Amino acid sequence: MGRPRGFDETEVVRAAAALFARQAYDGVSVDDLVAHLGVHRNSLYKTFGSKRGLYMAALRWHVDNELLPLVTAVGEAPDLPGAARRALAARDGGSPLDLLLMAAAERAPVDPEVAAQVARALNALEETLANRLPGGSPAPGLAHALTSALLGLRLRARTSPQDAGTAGPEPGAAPSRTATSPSGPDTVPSGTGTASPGFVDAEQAAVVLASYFNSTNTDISR
Amino acid sequence: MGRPRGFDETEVVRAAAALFARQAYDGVSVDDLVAHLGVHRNSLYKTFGSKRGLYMAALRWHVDNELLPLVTAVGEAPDLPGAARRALAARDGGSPLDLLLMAAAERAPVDPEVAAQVARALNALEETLANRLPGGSPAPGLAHALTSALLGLRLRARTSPQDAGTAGPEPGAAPSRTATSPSGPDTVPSGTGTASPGFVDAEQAAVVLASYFNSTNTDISR
DNA sequence: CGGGTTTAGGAATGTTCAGTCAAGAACGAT
DNA sequence: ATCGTTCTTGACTGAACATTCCTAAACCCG
Repeated sequence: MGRPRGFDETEVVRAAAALFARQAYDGVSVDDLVAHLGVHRNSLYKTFGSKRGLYMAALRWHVDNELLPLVTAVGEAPDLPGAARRALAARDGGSPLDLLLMAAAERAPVDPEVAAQVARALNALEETLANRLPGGSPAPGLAHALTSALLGLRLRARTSPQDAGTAGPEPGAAPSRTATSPSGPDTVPSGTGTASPGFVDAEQAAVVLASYFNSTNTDISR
Repeated sequence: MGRPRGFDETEVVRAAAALFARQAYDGVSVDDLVAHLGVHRNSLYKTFGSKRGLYMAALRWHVDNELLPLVTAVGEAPDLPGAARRALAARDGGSPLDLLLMAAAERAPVDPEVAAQVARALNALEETLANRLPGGSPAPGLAHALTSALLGLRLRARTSPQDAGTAGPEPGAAPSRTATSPSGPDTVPSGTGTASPGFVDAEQAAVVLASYFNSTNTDISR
């Protein structure tokens, strides 16, 4: 009974997750959501209650349908470096870790429900990594450290200008504004890109790190 | 000539950095800054030009006067685990890494100048760690991975409810609102705290990880 | 003491934000 | 067909936001 939905709820949640992953919670306005999701304001509020409601739905969905499957794939990797590579795999300049990353940095400290979802995903990954470590469970903190390392590597990969994931080269084409240092309504200059002295790929760094703890010895140790 | 400043610019920058470290850029309003810094609106705008101007000043100051000295201290640690411990040391529930963390997650992807400062700090830390690794420079990605691991460990430490750094226990005393799931102006429930199955301290995990790469062998290897 | 200059203070600006309202449109059931 | 229910639509609301204006105060120099 009643008029049928004009949108696919799962599709909306997935698109919202993508937006929140790229721009964080505070970086996405309800207007942005309305514009990119093709759903009008009231439908969002009727369905999810609030911006935070949609965010939580997106986060939960992402943990259940992206992150936990990823963790499973990580657990089924042939060796630890392979597991690391799977964990950091990125398509279209985005990684499944991105939403988790932003949630952990921005929302978890002030929102216990977000913290719970973040913990759920991270603990699953940590447990899976612990099982792939040499001789059962060596030191209790090691899996924790490796999990955090993956997170940190993805964080650092996102740090470069634009978004630019692990994807191919993107020629520097910024919108280029004509703002001088102070004054003017809060804009951001365009140039000033800085590359690392010896550029290191996140995936490759993770593989190097993982190879030190591999039971199936993938020899990279000098 | 002219009326003298009623505030210490360095003090203001330091306080602003602390605020931005705890609540991120978008989480701090100019009103918040005015309230916590004891400086009035116009003085902030006269001195720093914009909210972003103040943020950049705070970030630069923090890199120069907190992070780079920390990197030096890390470089002078007796061994690699000691270096890791110094890097993650936290006082008053806050770490010098916090501002860097938030900058990297929230601002660096959309603000090249922020990205440059983040890169400056991270590259310094990475270089310092590389010099403490066994046999000169083993694999190029290892220092990169360890740097990212420290970042990720701090990120994860911040994830728990409240802010709570490495500081002592804080009984769960949240304001407790009476909001039900949807509706009501976008509030956040209070309960729902989730601890890790086997709780691991960030510092201790970093030490475990670092001990695997120590030249001065601090034996913790299973 | 009186110009010149710089800061302080408080009130205002226009914009953007999350969230709401009231009317209409599309369906199942009767 | 008509009723009740559910979804859609676009305009609307009040609060919060970053930024600016204007007037008064405090200082240095002559």
